[in-house]
Amino acid sequence: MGHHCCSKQKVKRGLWSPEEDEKLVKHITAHGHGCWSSVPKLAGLQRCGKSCRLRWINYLRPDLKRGSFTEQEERTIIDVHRILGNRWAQIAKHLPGRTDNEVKNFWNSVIKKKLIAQGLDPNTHNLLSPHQTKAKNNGNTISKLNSHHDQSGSVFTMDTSPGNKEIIDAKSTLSLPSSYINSSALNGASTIATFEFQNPSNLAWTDHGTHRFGILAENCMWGNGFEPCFDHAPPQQQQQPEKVSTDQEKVYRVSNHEFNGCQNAENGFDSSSIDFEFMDSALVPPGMYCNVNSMDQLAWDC
DNA sequence: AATTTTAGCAACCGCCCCATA
DNA sequence: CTATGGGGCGGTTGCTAAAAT
Repeated sequence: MGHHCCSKQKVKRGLWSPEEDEKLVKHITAHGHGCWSSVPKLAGLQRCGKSCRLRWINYLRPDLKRGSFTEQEERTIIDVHRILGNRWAQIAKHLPGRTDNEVKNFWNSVIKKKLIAQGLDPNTHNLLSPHQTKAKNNGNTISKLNSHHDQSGSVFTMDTSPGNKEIIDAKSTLSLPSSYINSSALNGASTIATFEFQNPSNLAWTDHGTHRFGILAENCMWGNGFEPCFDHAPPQQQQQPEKVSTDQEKVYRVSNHEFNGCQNAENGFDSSSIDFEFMDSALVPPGMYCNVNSMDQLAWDC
């Protein structure tokens, strides 16, 4: 029923007619949407504001891509989903011109089946086993990391081969795989590179200059003995990165200045992972490296 | 050709978060 | 402090077109 009591006969629901679409488009292009709840009245529509918003965002907006998903987009969805889970709106941000609803539908109707056909659990991206003991991961770093290690998928969109993982000794330097650096795959979208590490005591990274990139850390126990710190940067660049997320998500973005440094304050845990999220392929720094100072080993999943 | 089944997708529902009062 | 309402999100529904019988 209509949401609010007495507006019985006013509110239309269901599919939108071309006439309704036209009214909504005309109104929004002329006046913007402003407050959605007042849009239907102003646009002469017998709809609720939410319905108008949804129609605009998912279908009428001019910047939508439309058409079927490309291989590249599919790969990106799988990669990001592996890290973020069913956070469709977050995932859609990696796919310009696509909506969360579209991504969700594509996942449910296509990708899920493909993963299952490949013997992968679409929720965890791990191999399906007959005896799925898997209790839900209670936000515990270790179990997620371990599953990461045992069943890797590519986090780089160009490389779909099952994880060839390198274990790097302490005090070494990593470079991004050239397939990643040179790919045109990103094309304005962002992507995620994952660093996994065990027994970290001091991890530092830099982008070698002024390139812009961000960090996304999932299940990384930052704030619990491992906090990003940027005080190794030159003085004029010591500002803290903008924190753009909720506490549990730990997303930091740094724009246009060099930074480095990430130390764990105490001991506390023995493994974790950090994901670097590149916001724009044009700005992926070719010289980016990850410096491992005193860490037992570091696994690069690519 | 007619009917049933399935698949895909647009839209809805309820919940949550946040701003404002 | 609580109340209210808008916007955003994820899960789900239900309609339609395509595929199967």
